Amino acid sequence: MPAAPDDFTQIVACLKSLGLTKYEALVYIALLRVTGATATEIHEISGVPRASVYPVLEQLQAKELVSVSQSSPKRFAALPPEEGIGNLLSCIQQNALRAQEDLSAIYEERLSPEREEQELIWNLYGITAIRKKIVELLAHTERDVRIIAHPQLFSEDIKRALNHKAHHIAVEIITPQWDGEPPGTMNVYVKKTPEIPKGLDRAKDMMAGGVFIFDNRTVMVIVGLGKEDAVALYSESAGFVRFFIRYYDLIIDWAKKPDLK
Amino acid sequence: MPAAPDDFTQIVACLKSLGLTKYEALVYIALLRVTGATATEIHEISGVPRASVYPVLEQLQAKELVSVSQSSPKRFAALPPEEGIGNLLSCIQQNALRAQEDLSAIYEERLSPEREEQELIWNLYGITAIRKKIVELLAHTERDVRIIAHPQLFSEDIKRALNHKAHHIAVEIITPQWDGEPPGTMNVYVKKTPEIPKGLDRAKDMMAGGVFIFDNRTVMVIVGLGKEDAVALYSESAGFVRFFIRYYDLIIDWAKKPDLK
DNA sequence: TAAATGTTGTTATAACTACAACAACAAGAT
DNA sequence: ATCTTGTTGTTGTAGTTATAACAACATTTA
Repeated sequence: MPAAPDDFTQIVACLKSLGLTKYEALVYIALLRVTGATATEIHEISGVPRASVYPVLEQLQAKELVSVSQSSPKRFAALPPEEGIGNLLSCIQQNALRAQEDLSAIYEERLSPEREEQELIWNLYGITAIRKKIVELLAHTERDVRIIAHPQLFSEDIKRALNHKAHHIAVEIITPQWDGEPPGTMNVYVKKTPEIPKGLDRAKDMMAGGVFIFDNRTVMVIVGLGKEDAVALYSESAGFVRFFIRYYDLIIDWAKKPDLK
Repeated sequence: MPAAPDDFTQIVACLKSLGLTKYEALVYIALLRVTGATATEIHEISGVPRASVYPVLEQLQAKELVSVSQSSPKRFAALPPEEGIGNLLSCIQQNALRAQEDLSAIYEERLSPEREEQELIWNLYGITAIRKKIVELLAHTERDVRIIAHPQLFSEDIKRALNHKAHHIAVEIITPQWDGEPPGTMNVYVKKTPEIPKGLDRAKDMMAGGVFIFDNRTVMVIVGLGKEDAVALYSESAGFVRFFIRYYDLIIDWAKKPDLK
């Protein structure tokens, strides 16, 4: 009687991303729970149809996750997960390395059709992708960076890049709160967000994300800081940049005024 | 005109193991070759059907591999491969870690049905799995190890384990050739393979792999050293063990004789 | 013989692949 | 202005492959 689903859905999902199928994952898990088993026992423990167990076990042998006995009926045993998973992962890592090398080569040699890509406004999804882009833009900045942003946005990576850059270029930051070490050579204006300048209704929304101005030339606007629903726009488009510089100037004036309260 | 297949099959295969589909890989590669492109241009560069390009680009955005412009027509650009691939890989690594933790927990708590698994003869496929098993068996050995094996079999891992163990237990090795540092505390008999004892026809075949005897209790026999077609048998079965101990004794007698040539 | 094992098929389902067709839109021509 | 023409983005519909699920049969073991 095929029993005990036991809910390994989480682990199965993880194993799938390592290239296993659902059945392969279930059988492997089942084998880890005992010291050894026949095909039929595996079927009972894992819930995988008995007839499907055989081909699946072949796959797992090929992937070096199980060993087989000579006996009749054959008995199967799982190799320790440290080795099994380690094996799978190192294969993938190897592939990733190869891909990265090959693709980086392609990326460096890429043709630049003489289009004015800089007039475009680009979208970026996902908070990690956004943070990485910020670090990248920061690395190419030559004169100054001006920032209005929610503190959540400043990952360790970004803070490190900022601290590093602050030695060479001007860094100006407006934020409702600054965590961590005192901002050495940077100008950081800490202003509570509740009442940003009058008349700018959408200003508060903006503050939920951030505005980054690099060299007065490239602007990145981030909206939404939820887990993965963050969106960023960035552009070198003149109009786009001008709009946000003006916006920034407005805020900085207000920020520089001494707190009246 | 969709052109230039350009044979990225290798890279595509690598990217597939990172969880991308063929189309996703092709589109990503295509985007890396230019600074930006419209859906139609991507179709032309990559050879992916134009209608398929749109959903594929959505997938890639979700995987944080490309960014999109606001313009009409939309333009797409690839994020640098170091970041893109790095992202994918770190996700997988995270999953692998979680899986390994969960599975190790299961593995430790596994039920031991009181069966005599030790009477079975087990098969193991793949040279890396075999080498790892050897290291594992070595770790649990308490008195002595006796080995007849082809030098190819001794990976760095195994040599290290042997050198380490040699301080506590007796290690005896017969091999036609010994590479690397002189075998400190181990007894190594180097004997050319060509004419092993008389009358044992299959002996030569055996020497193409190896025989490991752990504590006179567990025996592992390896046959075939090809890339991935290596097979090992191991067992604690009394008959199996006795057979190979007798075989070993035969060889060791011959090996200890001074070279007559 | 009966039960369990191992093998071989067939079917279903889902995902990926591939292509055809359509509406919306813009640019240019008459 | 209207009518082409071509492009873009969307939708739908098959073909293909891999996985999933089950049924049936031959073989072994007791």
